[in-house]
Amino acid sequence: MPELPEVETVRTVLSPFVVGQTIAKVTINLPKVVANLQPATFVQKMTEQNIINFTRRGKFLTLHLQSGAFVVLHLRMTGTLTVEDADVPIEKHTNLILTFQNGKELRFVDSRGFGRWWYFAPGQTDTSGQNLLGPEPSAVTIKDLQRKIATRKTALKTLLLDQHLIAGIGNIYADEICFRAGVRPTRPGNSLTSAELKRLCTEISAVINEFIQFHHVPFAVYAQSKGTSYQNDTNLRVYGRAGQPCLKCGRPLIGTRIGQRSSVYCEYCQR
DNA sequence: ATAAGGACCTGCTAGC
DNA sequence: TGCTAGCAGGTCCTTA
Repeated sequence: MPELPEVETVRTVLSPFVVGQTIAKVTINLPKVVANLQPATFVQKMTEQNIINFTRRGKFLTLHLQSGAFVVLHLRMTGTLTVEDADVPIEKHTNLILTFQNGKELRFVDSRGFGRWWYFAPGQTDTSGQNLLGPEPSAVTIKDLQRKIATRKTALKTLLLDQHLIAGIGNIYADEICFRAGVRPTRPGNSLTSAELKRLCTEISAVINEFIQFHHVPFAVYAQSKGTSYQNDTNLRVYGRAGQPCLKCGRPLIGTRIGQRSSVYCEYCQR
């Protein structure tokens, strides 16, 4: 259930095993995993292609092929990517496999089946939704927030989760950002003072960058956890801690729902 | 334009 | 022990 820092971990850890590889075989076990082509067409387009780069934008990943074609993928809630030797038994819900000429495989395992892959020919318009994303958290400016948050009466948390406004923030880090900025996630966007917007701007970038660092693990650790080494993060200050003491003031944290999503905040430290 | 709600799915767990 | 309701870190679609 990855947000930007987890997706970035997937990219950095797997890059050395993916970039430079040639695809010998493509296996699709869940046809709808390919969003914009028939499975057979996807297989035909991908076979024999050489991967020259592996990039991330928001929560999307892109495999760039030597031909100029590119493959976009999104892990959604439960998607994971691993690299295994081809003789390692196939796990349940392995929905797509790229087998490389060197005998290794890039495996996409996704129990809920929400994750999607798209293939785009050289120069073809990317319709995955990737080009509708707002700026990366590290690039967000006060001006962005004045324009996109300060003008809206929607709850701050809901705005932070809107990928069109800022790319890559999910349910965990939205709560963490609000806590660090000292602002309740329930606040209407247009109620934030300029001082609060400034703190928010700082923390959007800082929180995401810190968790990218926390999650960076050696390949062996990543592989052992089957691509979920970021789970049960001890650095989280509010997410998953409803009812437990606030780490700043000791008062019990409030658990609630905002826009259908579970949310946690401190009534005292966040105003 | 904006919000609320359902839909897409399987798996885990708390509670009876 | 076994069943079930409820929930899960994402996004898109329909409706009002």
